[in-house]
Amino acid sequence: MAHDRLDAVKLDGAGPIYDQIRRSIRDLILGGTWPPGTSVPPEHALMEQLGASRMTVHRALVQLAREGLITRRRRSGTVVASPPTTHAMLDIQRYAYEVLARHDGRPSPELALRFGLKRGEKIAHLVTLHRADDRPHVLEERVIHLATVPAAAAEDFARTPPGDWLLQHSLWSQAEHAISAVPAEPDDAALLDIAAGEACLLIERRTWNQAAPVTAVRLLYPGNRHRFVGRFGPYGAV
Amino acid sequence: MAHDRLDAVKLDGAGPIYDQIRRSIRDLILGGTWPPGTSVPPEHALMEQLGASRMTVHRALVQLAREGLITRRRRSGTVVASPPTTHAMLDIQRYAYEVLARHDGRPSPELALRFGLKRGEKIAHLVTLHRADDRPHVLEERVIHLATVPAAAAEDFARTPPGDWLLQHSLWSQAEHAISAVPAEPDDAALLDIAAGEACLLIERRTWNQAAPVTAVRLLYPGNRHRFVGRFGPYGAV
DNA sequence: CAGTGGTCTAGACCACATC
DNA sequence: ATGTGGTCTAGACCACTGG
Repeated sequence: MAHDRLDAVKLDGAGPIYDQIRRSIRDLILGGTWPPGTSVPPEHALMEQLGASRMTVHRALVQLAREGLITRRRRSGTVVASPPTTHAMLDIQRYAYEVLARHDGRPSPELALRFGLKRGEKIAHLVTLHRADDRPHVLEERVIHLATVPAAAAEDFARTPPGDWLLQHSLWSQAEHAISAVPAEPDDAALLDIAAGEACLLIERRTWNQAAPVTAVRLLYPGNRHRFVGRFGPYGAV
Repeated sequence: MAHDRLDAVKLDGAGPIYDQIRRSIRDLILGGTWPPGTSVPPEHALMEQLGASRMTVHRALVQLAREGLITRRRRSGTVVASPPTTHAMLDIQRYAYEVLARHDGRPSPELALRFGLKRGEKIAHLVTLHRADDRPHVLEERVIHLATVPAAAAEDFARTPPGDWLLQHSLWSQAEHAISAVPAEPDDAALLDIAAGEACLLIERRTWNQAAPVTAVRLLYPGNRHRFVGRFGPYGAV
């Protein structure tokens, strides 16, 4: 009920009040206490609960909205946002994917090296191939940290690709991306239906929730069929 | 003098007051009226000049600081920020570069196609090679729009690479990046000292100031020697 | 010390969307 | 009609830091 949600927001005395409010609500969202769609108490309620002025509460909520964690509308109020839709499959007519390999357990030394894992850690290791319009689209090799996402152990990913599934069933607060160009290894080339050594775009992404590692993935896009486009303002900012 | 700078900030009646102030100052910076290092009038002066409350002025300045256009420090005040340093040459011991080709004038049809230029437009077309630690580092092909940056016609780029020069001598408000992996063309491969067909990372960037095109560049990084790393928060935001 | 920005309050009016 | 967020004011106190 709403009273529970109001009580859940707390000040910890560290730093400015607006930032204490922002962090408190952010943690409730990233910690899963407030899943997407949960309605956030209105400003006047938070104001009374916390003994802060409305401008201060407003400031915290505006910042959370700018970070994409909540969406706000007049009259209908503030709700926890849903993660963004994963695929921009605008041009794709047919989409299919299959799990090529899966192994759960402790990582082998070379796997640990490739994904920066600790030795004893329990992980799920998946290799999946995504097809679009009947052509290989991307080869995905992924590690899921089972200590952070235990539910992944019971999921076979037969219907939902691991990336989509993780968006639904886990939370993340930070990610690191690396982009490079690599020649296709013979095995990978065969799967992607290209010549060995052909130029591929490799995107490596690692995500964490707070300090806990969630997943690490290597996405290999064949040839120069793919372009990734971004728009920016001056000095790299929006 | 300070009085001039204060008079230059104006309200246009469109939208919230804080946004009018923000856009007015932003335009003074991006238009070159306030070059980097210019001191921005303090909040109380803007407040009196514009008849706005301090919170409203503050809000505009905070947003400009978040966008990286100004830097603010207590006591010493607010100044227009300098563009970020161009190279992260932390690991690079020796850096060198040379201009391989240059041609000014109207673009050929295929050049117009490659860089998305209009036919009659006057441009400078440059090919330069950058070396780091005595190895080819990146091959740069660039077009500079002389209508937007006329001073580029008189610059030979013998000492300063065009990217650095443009940061000093032009302004931009928006950029579009595209990243892809491509095999090296034979000519490019020879210049980069790699085998033809080897995987290269291609970064294409086009920049504008307001609506005017400034420059377009294709940066070809050899092999998989390079990685581009970025960190992000949830949902792509900071 | 004094000037600057950083934060905060207790109000107020308005715009907007749903009820 | 009413509840919600969006904006704005006129003050206030504080933190920091350069003269």
